Amino acid sequence: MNIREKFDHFFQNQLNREQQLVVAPHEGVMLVCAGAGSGKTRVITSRMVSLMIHHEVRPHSIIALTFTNKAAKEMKERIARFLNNEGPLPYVGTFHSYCLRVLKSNSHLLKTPTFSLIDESDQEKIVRTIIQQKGLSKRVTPKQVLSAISRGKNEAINQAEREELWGQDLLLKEICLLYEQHKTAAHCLDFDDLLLETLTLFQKHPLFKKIFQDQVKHVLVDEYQDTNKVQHALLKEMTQDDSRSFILDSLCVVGDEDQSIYSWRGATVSNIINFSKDFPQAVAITISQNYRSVQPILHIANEVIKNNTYRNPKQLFSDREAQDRIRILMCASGYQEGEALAHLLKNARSVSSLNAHAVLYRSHFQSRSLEEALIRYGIPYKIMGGIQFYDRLEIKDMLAYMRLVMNPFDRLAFSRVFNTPTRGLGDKFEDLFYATWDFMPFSSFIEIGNHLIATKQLTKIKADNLALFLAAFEGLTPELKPSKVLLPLIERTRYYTHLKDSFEKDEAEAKKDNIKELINGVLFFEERNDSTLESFLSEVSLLQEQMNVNEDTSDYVKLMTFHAAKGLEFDTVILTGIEEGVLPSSRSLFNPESLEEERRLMYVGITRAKERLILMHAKYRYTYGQVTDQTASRFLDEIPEQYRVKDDCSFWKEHEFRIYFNEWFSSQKSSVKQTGPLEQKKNTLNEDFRPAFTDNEDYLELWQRGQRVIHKLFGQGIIEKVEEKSPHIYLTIRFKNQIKKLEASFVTLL
DNA sequence: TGCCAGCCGTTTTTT
DNA sequence: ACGGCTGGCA
Ligand SMILES: Nc1ncnc2c1ncn2[C@@H]1O[C@H](COP(=O)(O)OP(=O)(O)OP(=O)(O)O)[C@@H](O)[C@H]1O
Repeated sequence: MNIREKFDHFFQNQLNREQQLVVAPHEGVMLVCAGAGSGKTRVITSRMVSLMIHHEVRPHSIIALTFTNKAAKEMKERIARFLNNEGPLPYVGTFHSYCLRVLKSNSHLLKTPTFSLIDESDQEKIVRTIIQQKGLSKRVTPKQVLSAISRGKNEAINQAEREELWGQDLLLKEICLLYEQHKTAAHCLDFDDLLLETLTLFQKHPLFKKIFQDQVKHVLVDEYQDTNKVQHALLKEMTQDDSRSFILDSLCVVGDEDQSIYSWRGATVSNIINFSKDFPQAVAITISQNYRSVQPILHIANEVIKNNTYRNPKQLFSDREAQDRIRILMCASGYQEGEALAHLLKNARSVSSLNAHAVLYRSHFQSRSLEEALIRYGIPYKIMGGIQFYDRLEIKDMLAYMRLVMNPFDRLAFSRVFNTPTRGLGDKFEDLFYATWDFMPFSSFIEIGNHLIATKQLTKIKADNLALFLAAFEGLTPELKPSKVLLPLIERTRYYTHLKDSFEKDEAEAKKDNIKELINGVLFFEERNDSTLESFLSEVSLLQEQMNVNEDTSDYVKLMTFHAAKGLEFDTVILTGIEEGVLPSSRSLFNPESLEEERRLMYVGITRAKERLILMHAKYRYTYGQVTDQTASRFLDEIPEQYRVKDDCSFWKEHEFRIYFNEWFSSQKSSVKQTGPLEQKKNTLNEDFRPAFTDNEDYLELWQRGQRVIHKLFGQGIIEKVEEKSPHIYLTIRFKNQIKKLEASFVTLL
């Protein structure tokens, strides 16, 4: 089958009529508003492929915007698979990363053509400095200011709106202004600036806009319910001319108001609800079939979300019948919740892989007790999100050094490292340095440093140490490959020695390992052709998670927040801490709107599950180091009675848990779907070899989950998981006595 | 400038 | 409970 036939086959068999309506056309503005698991993301992916295959649209005329980098990565992999990994792909990324790219390639239009991207801690550092300088520490806290800045930049699209938002709080206004000045002086942009500066580019530079619109003809956006005002304005700029008429070939936006969970970050559902105001020609399409979850799970999700008032009711059905797929467990404590989780997974492991499971929680702190339990029971796990690789002290130090090479005006980076490793340079020195810098704003930190040394403004020791610090940068330029910058810097600053001196042995070792990981990441990055220092720093500043150097092939459970689970799906989902004050969070209890957002979180959590759902809550847990009694979440009561299968496991030990979970997991292993030849094949399989769960993944693949294969040594087995890392395909196969991961060529299909 | 003791806020969620 | 920040002291 060639690519086109393959796609046509997919189009006919794996997309329903509504999806086809959105995927097929070359032109038009389309808005897909549909519930969870209805195949919205599939629409986006297929539409891109359709544009390329059927309408011969060049990849670089298409851009797709996703909510997270991870979603972008998945989408790219999917498209690449459709296209047999041939040829260039369209741009797929987050709004932020797309904007960063635009800004970098149009840097001549910016106030500061080279800039560093600062994270929240850098932002806080600026704000603290301002508060200190102005002696305002008694009147405002950095937190307040940061939240005002963020609101101003997320909920308003221009200065006028911003001023209105801040109201008559002059102090706040002033600090925000100063914040902007500090940032510009350091040649830095924050996350929000990426969007705002790009917006400005469109508004102020007609030529730029024209070039953009000549090139980009098709825009697709996923998760539109969680975009903010700026993103909406940006989308309009990208797709409309000055008289606000749509002038690209197509725009396709998908979303689900019931899954809007980022209003705290400025996201507004009005973007999606009022979409047709700004795009009058938009054709609204809805999909009402859910392909992900079995009926009971979808049903309770629908019932729970019905309790929200600010929504358009919708019909969502699934034709995947099943019984007894939802269980609620009442645990004694947070500790025991961890125990229950560990027992559950221990038992689940004998019928399916850990990869098929996800554990969700409302906030990160809950992961701790769960994690400890998994460690006690030796269950491999991975915490997604949370304290990130690039947030680590030592990594930030290294990045700051690299930032200084790229952007020698980067005061934030300078502040971070001028005394790391310790060089006897402290606050006094910093004040002097910045005072000098303010007088000579066009000088780099090296020039300022040399100036201070030359004019003898420092004691001998300080001057010598400063000279040593500056010498570390000698010969390092932004044009070099990142490793050619990083390695000399580590060496010259004697950073490893510093780690040994300043930390306990284990901690120092761990930090050193992290830096080694960073080096690996850099080297991995350099395997690509456009690997400059600048592109490395850009990539890294938008990426939270560690770069995956070797494809992760092991079997582990994923732990993450409800937020981080958006857009994902798993066979079995375990929702933990379903308690008043946790979900809904204590901060939302007195505000009906926040409460509804919490309910949407619950909805998102439930609808991640394909086959099984476990909800857990505890009678007490430790909060702020104190025991607090907890009551079951109101959202549990919103689950229809007949599906509310509750058990009190407060007194259960290993034995009871085993009986309970064994019984549950062995009851009707898979839901039977009536569609497609593959499903039928699965059902004829020998019972022993039957995979625990069915799956409706990609039809296109030769290797399918659930297929029977034979291996010379291990005998017959069932494919549990297919992973592609071109040009190889790796199969996780359950053989009679073991699970193995093999390259596909080692086995033969039966 | 560097170190330590005690204090304070933390537990929403992320690009 | 605990980590990070502040302010006083060496
Ligand atoms: N027409 C279809 N036939 C069969 N399966 C489908 C179809 N469309 C989508 N699916 C499958 O349904 C599941 C959900 O699809 P997808 O992730 O695209 O939904 P979504 O609407 O983006 O969900 P959510 O909003 O919850 O993130 C996926 O496993 C996908 O492969």
